[in-house]
Amino acid sequence: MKQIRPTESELEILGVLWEKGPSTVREIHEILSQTKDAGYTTTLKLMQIMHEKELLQRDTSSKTHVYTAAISQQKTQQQLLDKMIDTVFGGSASQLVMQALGHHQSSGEELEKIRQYLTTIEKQQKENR
Amino acid sequence: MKQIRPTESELEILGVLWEKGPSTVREIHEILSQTKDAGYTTTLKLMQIMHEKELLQRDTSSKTHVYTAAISQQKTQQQLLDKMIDTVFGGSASQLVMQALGHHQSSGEELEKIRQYLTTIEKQQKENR
DNA sequence: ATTTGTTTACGAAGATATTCGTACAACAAT
DNA sequence: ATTGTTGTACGAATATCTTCGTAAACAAAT
Repeated sequence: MKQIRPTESELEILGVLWEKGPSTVREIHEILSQTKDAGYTTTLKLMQIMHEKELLQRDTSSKTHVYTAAISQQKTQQQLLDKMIDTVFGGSASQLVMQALGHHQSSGEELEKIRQYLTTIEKQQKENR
Repeated sequence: MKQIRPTESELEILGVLWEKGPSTVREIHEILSQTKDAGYTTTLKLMQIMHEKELLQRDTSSKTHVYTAAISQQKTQQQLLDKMIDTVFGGSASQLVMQALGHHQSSGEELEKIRQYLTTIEKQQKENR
């Protein structure tokens, strides 16, 4: 499998694209500059490089180019999770799960969803025995 | 709170130290070289730098220095998780949890632990109402 | 047509991370 | 004492990431 390793800044840009869908450099930059402090051309350059690396696709049909994430959020999540579990959580996914649940406020609704999900997994495990 | 930002290589070293406890450069290097391809002095240099950054402590009383992680696994986990949830999972911890559970084989025992943990959290939420 | 504002392209500087060669110190075995 | 082994210190090369200045293309407004 092809290992993708977006940098920190690249992840921020991907995050916006995943949430808002296809966007221009300006739109991305507007959002990023709310929490971060970088010039417009910095964002532009980053996105151009990401396009070279094939992390982003772009539509150049009009003067103002429109960028799209070229890697899925799911796949990226999985890959980063795997690495994190491996190096930081000593290989234990459930360790990570508990740490995540402990610190972040999750609504009762969300907790219920997770509980159901656990049941599904357990059922699967029994079937595959 | 002081933000700690170990690099990728630094995390690998920390990972070993967390698991095995205080270790020499050679011991770390032996383990890392199983999965990675770097010279001994590279590992040494990295650990020296980490010591300067105060990511590691070291005991220089004998010729062969012994290194210890100076930041806790817990705290590091939390910090990396927070950032990851924020940028990659659109702020949803439970999204991360389900993704983690879905792909990693967790034993029934571990799943049971998580279930209990859910109960604990739900109880806490009720009390704090 | 000229000015003004917005955009891309490009190059290069600055910052940070990674890698390793070389020198030198400590020590053990001969 | 000499030799071989193992360790640390240090500097420098390389790679990678981040930042931004400047120029050129283009369109809209005057």
